[in-house]
Amino acid sequence: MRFSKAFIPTQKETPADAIIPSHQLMLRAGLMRQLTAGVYMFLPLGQRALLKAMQIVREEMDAIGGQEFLYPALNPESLWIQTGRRDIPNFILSIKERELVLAPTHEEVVAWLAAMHIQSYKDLPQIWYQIQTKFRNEPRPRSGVLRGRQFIMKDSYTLDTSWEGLDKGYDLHAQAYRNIFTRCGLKFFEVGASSGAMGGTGSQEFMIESESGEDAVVRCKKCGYAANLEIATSSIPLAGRLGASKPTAEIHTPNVRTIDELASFLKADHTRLAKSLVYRHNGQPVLILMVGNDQLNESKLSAALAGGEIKAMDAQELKALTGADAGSIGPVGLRRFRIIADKRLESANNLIGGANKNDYHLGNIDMERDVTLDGYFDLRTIEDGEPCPTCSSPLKISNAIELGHIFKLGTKYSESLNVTFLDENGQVKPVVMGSYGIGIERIVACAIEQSRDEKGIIWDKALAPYLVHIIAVNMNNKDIVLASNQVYKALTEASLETLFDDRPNVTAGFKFNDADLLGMPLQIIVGEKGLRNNQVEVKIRSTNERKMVSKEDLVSEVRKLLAS
RNA sequence: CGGAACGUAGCGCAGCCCGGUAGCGCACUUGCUUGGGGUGCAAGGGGUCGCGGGUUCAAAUCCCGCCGUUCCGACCA
Repeated sequence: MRFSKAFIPTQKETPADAIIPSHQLMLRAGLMRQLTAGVYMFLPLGQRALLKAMQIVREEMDAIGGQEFLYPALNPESLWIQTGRRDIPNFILSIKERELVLAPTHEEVVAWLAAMHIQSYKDLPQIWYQIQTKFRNEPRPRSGVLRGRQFIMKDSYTLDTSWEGLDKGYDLHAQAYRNIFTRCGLKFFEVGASSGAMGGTGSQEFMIESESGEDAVVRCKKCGYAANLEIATSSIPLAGRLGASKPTAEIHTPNVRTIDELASFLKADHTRLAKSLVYRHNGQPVLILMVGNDQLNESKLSAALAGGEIKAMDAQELKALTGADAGSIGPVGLRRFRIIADKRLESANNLIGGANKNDYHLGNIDMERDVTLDGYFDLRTIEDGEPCPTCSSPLKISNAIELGHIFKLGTKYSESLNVTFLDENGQVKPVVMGSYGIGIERIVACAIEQSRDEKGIIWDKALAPYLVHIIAVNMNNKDIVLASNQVYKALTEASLETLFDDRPNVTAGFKFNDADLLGMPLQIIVGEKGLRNNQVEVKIRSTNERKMVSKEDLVSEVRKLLAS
């Protein structure tokens, strides 16, 4: 491609709305432009990178026996009502004029198709995938392409006769994903994850570590334990039983509101304090007991309550319901509340909690004796440095970007959409499904997050829009024009994707800076100095290494450098 | 959905407090210049000051409403 004829709107200045490096560089290098919040258009350079990512994904999906489909983005609303996902908050965007919705993912459509055509165990297993635009009603798009209202996703679905079959399809995907991200040049890791609104029994995420990430992940350096903070656990000690249980007693605690105030007022250890949090689950009041200052993890709470709508109760509502303020609520003698507790409180005694009476706390609470409990659940958010649940080494929490997510769905969708087959014995059984996603734009954005410098992008050759970037230093010099055109012709004929900066009246420095910003793996600088010896200069973007190469040897030298 | 900020030329911003000529840098056009790290000089083009209403002789500027965008939080398949 000749730069003089190309649409590559580079910008020297950083757009004010872009905060994270990949977003800034994708705009500055002319890869994309924002149309409206969470919606981007890809320009030719960006589109080339996306296509490369898609091609890698496609090859690896085909390699595990995947068959490529193209499902419709427009779906009948009724399909989503059937699975109960129409009303998930902030999920679906809909069409005003018809009873249609824009698909946020395609389990429903896949299940619909399978219900129609999968009849027998002989039709299974299947791996169906597509690369398609998804739409979601993101309340808050951000970080450029990392969280948009419209994005391209590779989504695949396995259909199996059994859970063992699902495990196989799941493992195939995990390996395919490792291949994909490795080929894209990404430094990634895997974590156990929450399956959230997708439902199902197990899931893993493929992440890259990044300050810009909106997920928090927990990892153990020593044993390799890795989990999303949403589900991560630690082997922090239980509160446990401390001596013999004493009779409960009210303690006057004037103006004590927070756990820290309570701890210092009573000179008590945090592990003896039972914090009460109040929520509504599907409208019903729930009291949640936590140790001291442990933070409630709402993902875990949602899992413990088996889904449904969860909302923290506000102070007014609480007062109306119990007659006490938030700092004084406790588990003993509280009516109309379902009570659950964090596992750390299991069988604990001699605890101090709210007395359901302002300015009073209740001492010597025994979980076994005094609390009518619906069960203990893991509900706390772990903190940096806590002991690993498997090897007790200190855990480390960091931010990460989710590139891919794989789910064992099971029969959730096949049951609600009646996807069944006849097994060897003529028995009707539900198809066992898995669902697997990769964000295509995220691959590109993560590649840039991981590989860049103060000058611009440093593309891996796997995703680079072009492999080679020729800079004709001075288009007023006939020798340079001639030589650079020869070089461009030779590389193009050798099927090496080449961008040729042939812009007249653009100074050398300007071209160098644009080339560094665009970040193609190799730059070939055609200038007077080299031509005197019939040579051109090859610069490796990633290392800034330069070498003079004769025009005759250039194609083979470029091939060699790209192969290494 | 809570909190905050911003909206003036393609981009980055000043002007607004204290009402009266719309400005700077980059980019763009033309000419000359330069030609190995965003050359220099000169002359130009480009704006319903987000939209609507109000106050006023007069509104980018003051007031009200709306819309949009971003950031923090909530949410996030």
